[in-house]
Amino acid sequence: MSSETAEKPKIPRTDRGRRTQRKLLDAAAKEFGDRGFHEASISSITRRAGVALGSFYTYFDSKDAIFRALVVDMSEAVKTAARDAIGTETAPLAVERAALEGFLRFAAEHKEIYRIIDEAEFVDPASYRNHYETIAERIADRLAQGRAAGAMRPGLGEIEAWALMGMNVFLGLRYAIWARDGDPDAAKIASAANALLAKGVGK
Amino acid sequence: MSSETAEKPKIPRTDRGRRTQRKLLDAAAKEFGDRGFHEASISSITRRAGVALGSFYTYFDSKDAIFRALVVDMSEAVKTAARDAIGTETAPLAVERAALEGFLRFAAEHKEIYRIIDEAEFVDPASYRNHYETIAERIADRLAQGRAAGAMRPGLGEIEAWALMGMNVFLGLRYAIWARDGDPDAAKIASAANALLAKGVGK
DNA sequence: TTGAAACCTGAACCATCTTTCAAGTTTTAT
DNA sequence: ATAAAACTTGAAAGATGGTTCAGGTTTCAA
Repeated sequence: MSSETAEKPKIPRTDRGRRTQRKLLDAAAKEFGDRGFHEASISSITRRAGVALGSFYTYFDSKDAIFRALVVDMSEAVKTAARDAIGTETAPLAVERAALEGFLRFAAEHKEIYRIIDEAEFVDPASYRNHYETIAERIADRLAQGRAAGAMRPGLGEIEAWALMGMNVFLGLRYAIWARDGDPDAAKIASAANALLAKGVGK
Repeated sequence: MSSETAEKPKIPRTDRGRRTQRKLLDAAAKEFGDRGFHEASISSITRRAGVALGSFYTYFDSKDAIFRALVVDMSEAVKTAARDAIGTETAPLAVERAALEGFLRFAAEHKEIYRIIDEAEFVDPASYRNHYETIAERIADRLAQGRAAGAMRPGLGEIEAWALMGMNVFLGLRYAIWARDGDPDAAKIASAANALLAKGVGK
């Protein structure tokens, strides 16, 4: 809650300790994903982890602290997923298509991650902001590269990066998190978004 | 919390009652906007409203109930703002530009509304979903009109509507809610987004 | 082997609200 | 004018669940 959180490491010193801390982190991901931050309870987390209630405080200072740790972890995971999906693509538009398709698949497989990052807006605003600002910067870099490669027009900057990111996030919300029967698959969605990106809605 | 919320109207029968209910709603908008749903307290809401704690339950069944009432109100307000901003525009691309510019200005003036709707994802998921689905439908309708008017290409549908909505929402987050000194103004942002929409990023 | 450090345990503490309620006040309608 | 209905009040009941703690167990290093 407070901004001057001491943020003591609380690093386990033995293997047993590291195992327990990991069990808590994994259990917390499920618990927060299933019930959201405020509905989640420490006792339920420790129950899922198969650990006594008191042990929680050996590894985390508070409910907030474990949530923050989780957000950092998962923000990393999302970025890694996008990077991996890009793989060896080099053509600027193909890169964007691959990144979106990878993101959509990843979101569908990890709905809890999506939800936890979203809820960070309220529980840990600094991390939330940092998450999106970092991604926006990466996108802006890719746009600059696209321009340098002669595949994209000049004048693309932060505004376009945020627009593109928002597009991707909302397509993930609608087609990965809120997927319905009969929805187009990730490849189709990425194609449609890519066409929009390439030529807009004009004739 | 439960899905079968009785949802009793609790409509005031006198002027005094209507005044008090409105005071509570206004105070709640501020309180939820400032502190978020879970940090907010009923006693703080009644204190802001200048009303006794117990009076709250004359008008609302629970903390959840007043939040839900607020989300519905504000979802309406956002849509009205966009519609008003469109005004008399008729050219499809000009309509989108006006809608975004209006939304950006509205968001900057009403940061609490933005936050309350976002938090509905966790407190009142049904309303949250309904909010975005309704907006997406409107955008899809506008795209269809653009096509009919011959100003937009064929093949624009739900996917493009969600993409466009995501674009607008994230531009609002970055440039209205997280505005920084030196940021471009709403007109500039709407222009850049409109160019993206019109011709994409290609050369 | 042995002492210290690390780790584990779960009952109890405690702080924080939401919600209820019985009693008083104001408004409305007759 | 008067009684019923609507509204107001704030103390206290009730629930929840985060956090602490004193005592026990396991691991590590010498």
